[in-house]
Amino acid sequence: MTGPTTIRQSRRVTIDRIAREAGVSLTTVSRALNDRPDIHPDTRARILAIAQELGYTPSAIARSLAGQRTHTIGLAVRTHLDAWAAQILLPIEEAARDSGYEVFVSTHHAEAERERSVLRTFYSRHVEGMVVVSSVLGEDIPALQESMGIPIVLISPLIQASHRYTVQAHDYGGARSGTEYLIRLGHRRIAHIGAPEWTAPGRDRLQGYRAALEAHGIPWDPELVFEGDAHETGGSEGVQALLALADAPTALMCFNDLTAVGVLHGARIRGVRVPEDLSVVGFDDVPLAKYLDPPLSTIRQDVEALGGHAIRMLFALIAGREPQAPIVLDTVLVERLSCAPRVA
Amino acid sequence: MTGPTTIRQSRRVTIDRIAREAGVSLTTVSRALNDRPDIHPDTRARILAIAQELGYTPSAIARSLAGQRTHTIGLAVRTHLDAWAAQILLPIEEAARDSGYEVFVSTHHAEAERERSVLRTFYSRHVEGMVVVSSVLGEDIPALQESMGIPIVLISPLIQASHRYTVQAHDYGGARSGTEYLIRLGHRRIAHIGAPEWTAPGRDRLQGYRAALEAHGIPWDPELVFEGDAHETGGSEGVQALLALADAPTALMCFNDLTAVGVLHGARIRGVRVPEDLSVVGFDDVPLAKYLDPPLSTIRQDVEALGGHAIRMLFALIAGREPQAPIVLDTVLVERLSCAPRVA
DNA sequence: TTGTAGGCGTTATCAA
DNA sequence: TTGATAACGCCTACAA
Repeated sequence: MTGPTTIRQSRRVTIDRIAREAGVSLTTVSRALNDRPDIHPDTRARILAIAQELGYTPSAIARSLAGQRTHTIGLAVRTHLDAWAAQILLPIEEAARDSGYEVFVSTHHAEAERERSVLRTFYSRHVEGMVVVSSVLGEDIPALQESMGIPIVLISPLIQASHRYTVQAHDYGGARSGTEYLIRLGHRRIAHIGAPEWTAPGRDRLQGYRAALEAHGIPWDPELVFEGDAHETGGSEGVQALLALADAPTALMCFNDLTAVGVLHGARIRGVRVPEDLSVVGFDDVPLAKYLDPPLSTIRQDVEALGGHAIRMLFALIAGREPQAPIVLDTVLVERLSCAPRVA
Repeated sequence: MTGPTTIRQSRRVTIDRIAREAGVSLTTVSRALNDRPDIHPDTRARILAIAQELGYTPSAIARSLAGQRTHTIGLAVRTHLDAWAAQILLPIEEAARDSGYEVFVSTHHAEAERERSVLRTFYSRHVEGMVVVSSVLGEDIPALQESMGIPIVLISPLIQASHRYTVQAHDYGGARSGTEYLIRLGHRRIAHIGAPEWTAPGRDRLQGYRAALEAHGIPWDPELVFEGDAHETGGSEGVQALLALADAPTALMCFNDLTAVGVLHGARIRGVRVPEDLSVVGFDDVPLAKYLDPPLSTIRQDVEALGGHAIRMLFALIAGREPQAPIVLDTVLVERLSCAPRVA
């Protein structure tokens, strides 16, 4: 254990220190450091050696101010609490880092004022672009992008925004295919535990569910739709309410995997077996889905691709290119063991 | 859908634009904006109004360069893939934001070179402090802190470091109390699925497990220790190997909850019931633990407190105060349904 | 191939 | 109470 260290802000090594040591001008040092062609190899080598020896680290701050480019982007997410949200950071950060960008991360908690303030802060930091996951600013986004003159890419906005630069999964299609899977298994009493009605994904997935029923001539029964919270709690409460129905469902299309986790839990509490008595389909395919009991059949959303497309889109915009946009990624049904044919 | 927008980098509004509009000097504008006392209230009001109207947003970059303070910190984590890692971001970001700080987030993937490079990048960005979660730089940390002159706070380092500013859970104590709980339930054949041996938490928890056995006169059997990977895979493989033993264990202390998830899965595959045939204790108490089947008994680690202490420690250091350090947080046993008394 | 000078947007230090 | 003027550390013309 070291004793109470006093961390003293040792003076940074700057280029003019190097210039003095090397007996050249600032410009020359700058040239060497950014390996420009117009400098004598020997001079460069000498300067580099000195810089190395002095432990010089360029000041990104000063560079940003002078060069007008900060090589930073801002990433606003709703929260870090669930697996889906957490996973999205990875591809974005990796890509950013590979391109020499650093990323500011902030949370907006699905509150408009908070999100606005986060974006404003990013702007004050001169980020070159922003990615907002689960944005709640809706139509304000295009205007903000316009007024700040900085590209904004949205991933799965919570509030529908006619913003061009958006990347999202095919919510409607995914929920529809999940529901159709249950129909193929012979189920007719199929329930849905959704996300709050004010969220776009919540509505879209609900629509997908309804469309599947309609397409197969199954009457729509509002009793079978429960508004959850996209978390375990909603799933657990929802399934218990649905199971208490006179004509209880035999299958369940969940808003997401977290909801499904709650459903499995709630079903267990009521002594209902999955999949024997109740078939369950999730949405997302979070890493844990395959380890649940039973392993969860779900609609996979490729989070890595989501993030990858978003960051590529952003970098295209930063480079002044017009990317293909918007992007809607298809989902895929992953069959595991939480669904069974309906027993007549 | 808006048409192909050309995002043009609209010129930023700067203070000298405001100065011109207001017919005052730069200095005066600066004073108004930072509401200093030495300015006439009317002047201030007028300037503020103009700034507002022009949509002025201060340039944090320029401020940083001039004022020597960037109000940023760097946060390096191993990855965002698991719940534990993801959760740690929240308290840190919240606290930072509340103090007017912005945070750079990067991943180091438990690779020393990568971590070093991340910290170096933070340094080049002039962060005022850094938090490293699951650091693998060990003894290099104090030296780095010294040479950069910037405080570094470690959370649960993977490699043991005699760094003063460290916050971690009581790994040894937690694993020991979990194991003792199993002993109290009457178990004698208690296995352990640990993390890789090169990690400090892995070794500490293993020690805790061994200490519990010793204290209760239970002979130590190397056969009962399996080196996992702190993930589901390790748990699943581990439990299957352990269950195949001639004298199989009746209880299992896991390195963490993810491992336990794999254990539950593996046990199911082998048709072994939890807790009837096998008692399982996890570590961490991730949000999902209570929703597992059976709900997982585990050693809770207060992640929020971990992050909270770390960020407070960092801000104290930034403010030039010497914080109480290091900090080791006690864990608490959470009894749920994955453990049962041993049946003779 | 190298150096000089000006500027990036603010804050800080003096004077006035 | 206000205003010049010099940093902050670096980059980019433009000259030499």
